[in-house]
Amino acid sequence: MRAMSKRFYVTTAIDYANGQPHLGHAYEKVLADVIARARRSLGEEVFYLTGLDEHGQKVQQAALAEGKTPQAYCDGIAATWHVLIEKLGLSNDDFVRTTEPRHKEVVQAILSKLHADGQFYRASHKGSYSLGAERFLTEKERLPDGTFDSSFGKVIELEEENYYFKLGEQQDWLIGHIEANPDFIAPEYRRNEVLGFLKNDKLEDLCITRPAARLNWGIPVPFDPAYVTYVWFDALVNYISIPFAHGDPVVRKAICPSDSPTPSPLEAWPADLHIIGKDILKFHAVYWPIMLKAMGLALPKQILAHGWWQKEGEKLSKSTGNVVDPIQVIDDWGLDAFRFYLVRELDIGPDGNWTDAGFRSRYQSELANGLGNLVNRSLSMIGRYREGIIPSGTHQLAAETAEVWEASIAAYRSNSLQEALKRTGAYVTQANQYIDQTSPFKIAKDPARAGDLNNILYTLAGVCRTLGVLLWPVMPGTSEKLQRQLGLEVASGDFTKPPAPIDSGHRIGEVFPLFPRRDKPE
RNA sequence: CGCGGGGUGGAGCAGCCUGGUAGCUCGUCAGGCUCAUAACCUGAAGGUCGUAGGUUCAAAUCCUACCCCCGCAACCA
Repeated sequence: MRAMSKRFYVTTAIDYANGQPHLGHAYEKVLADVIARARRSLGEEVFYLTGLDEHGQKVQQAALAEGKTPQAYCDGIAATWHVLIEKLGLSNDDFVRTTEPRHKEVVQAILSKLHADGQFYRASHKGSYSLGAERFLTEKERLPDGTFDSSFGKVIELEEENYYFKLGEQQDWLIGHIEANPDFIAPEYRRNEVLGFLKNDKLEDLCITRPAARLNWGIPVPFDPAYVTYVWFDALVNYISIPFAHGDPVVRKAICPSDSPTPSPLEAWPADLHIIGKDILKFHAVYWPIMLKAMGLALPKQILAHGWWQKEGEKLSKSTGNVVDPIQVIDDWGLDAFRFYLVRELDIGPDGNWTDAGFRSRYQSELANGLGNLVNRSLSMIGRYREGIIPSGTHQLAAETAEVWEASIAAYRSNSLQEALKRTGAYVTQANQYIDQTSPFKIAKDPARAGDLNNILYTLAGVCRTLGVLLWPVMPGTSEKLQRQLGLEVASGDFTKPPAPIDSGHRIGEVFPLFPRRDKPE
């Protein structure tokens, strides 16, 4: 029996269930998937979690607008999301919906525990309340003349009681933690941003409820039926509610110490990586750690904030139709080309710009003319000159191969996914140069140089095999096709040891272009 | 003084933290090759690194001021 061990636990933010999936959703999930696959290749056991945040005002409204119950509405969104996950080829190990009993139970257990611990208090807040937006407006939203924008509808002065979580006066230890753990928030400039915020602003206590009278689509607060919990103690909790549901001993001990242990529990917490968009950094880097500390749980190892995509230099916007439909792109260009572009075009952190011309260009030059053509010409020559049988020989690019192997794996290990692809891209170029310099197609005409030709073909087969392994996290489908063309048994990536050389006498499979060229029509 | 991102050859970017020949991809032009998906390889042209000061032997890189662009109300990673 296999020994239990701590998984590499990676999460995405859970998406808010009030619209259709778009490029941003797909991007974050693909990043997490590539990292999850890279970690599996590195020999680690992984738990990859993504899901949906289904409570709240806007979901309730969206459901109402479609004449559905909120639950029925969410079920529809969830079905759409499952289609997306299928299309993206994600390898997630679970999918959380915050309306599931397994999540709600944990939320309520945490609320009860923290309430008993005296972490909450009840207080009243008085302010300008928008009947249209159904929320309190902030002073920043006030127009110069003191009124509010007409889009908020009627604004009234309202006083309301709610529960608050003691967040204030927690910033000192958090600053200390961030300073002591340089990798806690990545990239570094985001870390600086959070530190700046914590050092310059006083944290206010966090309002964690809404009166059920005005918002009933939420998880009831166990100690006061007049309230439902608001986003923080609902959405963020998914990161631990699902491990809890799988019996994670660390989480169970913190939340329900009296529970008896589960037979074969998932060991996930603390999370190794929360992948999020830059917009919700504060929630994850400030609120969430303080919540965890209050619960007696360790903090996640790293919060990685990615940037936002634009389309053709303009903001993505449903209202103006400036969108990228991931499913449409995948149907048109193939899944691996889509995944490749997302990872190759944009480093994790900065904002990026999706352009159709850029996508086409990368597809054509890097995938079709680069990788695809290299594999095709290599295997074609093995077919043409050696009847598809790998000859015996020596690997003449052994040094280059060892180098790209080490560098790519180091890049994957540090979540530098773009760097990993740059390395393999450079390796493709080296191999093309090698073919040009050694000219196997000339040597093939001279029977006396059969040995030289054998070495070249043997080398190229090795190069192709290495590429197949290194590209697996980003392009699992392409990796499979490549392995099949090499006549190998299809396997997922394995970074624990360099791929074995292909035995002489091995017969390659059927050769076909990995990425067909797509020249512009017209 | 609101916050953040950015201004580098035709296009898109890296380099800036840890000053010292300005690099990459695409495009253009010329040449080579013919195994391959009209693919591949080689070479060339093309840049006052937003502006003005300052520090320095030396600034794209550090400092100051200024100009310009894009996000930061809503759908939204």
